[in-house]
Amino acid sequence: MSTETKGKESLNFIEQIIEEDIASGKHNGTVLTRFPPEPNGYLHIGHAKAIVVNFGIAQRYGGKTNLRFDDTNPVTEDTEYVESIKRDIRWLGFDWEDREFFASDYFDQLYEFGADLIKKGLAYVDDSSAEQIAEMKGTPVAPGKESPYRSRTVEENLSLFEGMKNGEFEEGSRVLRAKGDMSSPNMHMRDPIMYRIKYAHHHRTGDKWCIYPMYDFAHGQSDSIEGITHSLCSLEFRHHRPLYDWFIEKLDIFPSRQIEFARMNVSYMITSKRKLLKLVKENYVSGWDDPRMPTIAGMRRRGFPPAAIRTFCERAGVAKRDNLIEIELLEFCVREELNRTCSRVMGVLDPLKVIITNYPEGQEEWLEAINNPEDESMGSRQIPFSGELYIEKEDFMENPPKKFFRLAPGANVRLKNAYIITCDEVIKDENGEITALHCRYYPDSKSGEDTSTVPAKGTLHWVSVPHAGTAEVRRYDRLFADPEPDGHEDRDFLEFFNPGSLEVLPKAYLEPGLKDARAGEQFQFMRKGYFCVDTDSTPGNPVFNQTISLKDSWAKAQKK
RNA sequence: AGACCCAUGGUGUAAUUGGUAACACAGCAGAUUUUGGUUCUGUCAUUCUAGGUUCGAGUCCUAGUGGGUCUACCA
Repeated sequence: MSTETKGKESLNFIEQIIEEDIASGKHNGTVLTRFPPEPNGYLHIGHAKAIVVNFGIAQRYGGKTNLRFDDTNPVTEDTEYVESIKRDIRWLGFDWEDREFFASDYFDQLYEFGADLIKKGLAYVDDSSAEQIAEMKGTPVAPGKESPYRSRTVEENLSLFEGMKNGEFEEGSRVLRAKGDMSSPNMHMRDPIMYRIKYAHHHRTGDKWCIYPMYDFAHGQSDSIEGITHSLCSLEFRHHRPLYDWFIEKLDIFPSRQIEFARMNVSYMITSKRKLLKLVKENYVSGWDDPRMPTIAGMRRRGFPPAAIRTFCERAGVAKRDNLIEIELLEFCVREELNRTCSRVMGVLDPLKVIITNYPEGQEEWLEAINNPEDESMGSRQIPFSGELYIEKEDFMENPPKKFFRLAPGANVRLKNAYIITCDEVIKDENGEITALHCRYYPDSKSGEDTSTVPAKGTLHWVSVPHAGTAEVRRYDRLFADPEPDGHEDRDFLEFFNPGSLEVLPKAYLEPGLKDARAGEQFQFMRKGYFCVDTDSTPGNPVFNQTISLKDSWAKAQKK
């Protein structure tokens, strides 16, 4: 991984804060951030951004990043997700070393914190129902009312809180609340709930607890316990910050600081957990790792390199305003990475047979092909040529438009790494469908030693019929037809589902070397795009995913 | 309705903290090319509006407008 030195030019606002802190000697110049996923779902592109920001910023300032699972709600969380989350973070290229924590590790400490606040007269047990509490809460424009249980004595609160812990009360019958300010314009300061009773099995603490802390009484305290210096989160937690600070101040513990930044939105993608789940549950996609999904697992299977995702998140930047990053930037980063790293190979997705009429019957020859013109060190390989080839159906037109410089009756083209050919005859079946092309080749036009002087404007990819291997190829388009599928109040996001987002080509023809390709391997199919071997591949039946097409300025020009 | 946050090209992020708008993507035009790929060049902005402070404002102040967030025993 490249260590991106930020230099002096252009710091984002978080980096500015950190540099000021370092300059002033705060925390002795230490930087410790954290990535705090809740283990109740799969990571997606939005999490990737949070990961890159948290790990990236710490790295930049010689700091570290903790991984902490925010597992304070046992009814929604599960260990199953812990493993997938860890795998995804590692795959993205980040390492939390031995700093793997769980908010549940702190349940004992958190309970003590709760008791401490009671003793300080800053927390009380409330017997009100959820409905009553909601009603007493007031609204943003109307102050709330204080609970009738607010004035209990410290002793009573302490014993009630202990009773809650010991399972003496029914679920939902009591909560522990902080004594905030029921008339605060900030709803989160109106006696926020710290603990609730839940008789639920926790994925780590089992049945030890029947009371669980709320986010506001777990997250900041966990940060503080770990000595997190900069707790980076998304904008919607802005209103929680006064509470975050209040608990730390009243508890008199390590002063972690919360800093909010805008989460990243990407056009044509959704990141709502609920909506993603719906796509899976209702079989719009094949699973959480469907290559069309914006999940890390999906992007991995699609063939997006982790480095490309990292660069993408970095280029998207960090700020406080709402944003919608164009998916084209992600695509650019993916192509940029793949262009550098992928071997070029030839594969014909939609075949049209070409017979070289003047090529000696039964002859074959092996031609040299450069693996990657961007990287000489990747070397070259030999590919077979014969008198019977496949070319791409779209590379031939019987009545071509003006600037078409592919194959047409009487036209010449260069076959990549091979010879120049001229199309002499179009063979059709009884329905008038083109079944083959009869072409002539120029023996002295061989790539690298061309003395023919035959003019050829275009270059086509091809595959030798007798040597070709076959594969299933899956091509993907955007999952949604709208740049902001969940941005319409009046339309459901599913209305924008793109039914053409998956196209399966059962039989594509590939150069023979691809027979041994292993799952995960990536290639550029010349003139088509980047492809990776899917995990659905079986011996002898490879499956390729199209990660992304090559830019196609000809196709673009045709649309106009 | 209240409180809080935000406002710079089509998109996103910058602007040495008050000194005359930069970078990337996208678009458009062109050059190179045995991938219509890559690469290269050129081109694309009344900094939301109106006032004010200042020699000087994208940066500061005031008002307005627009967008977002907040009223879960979720995180």
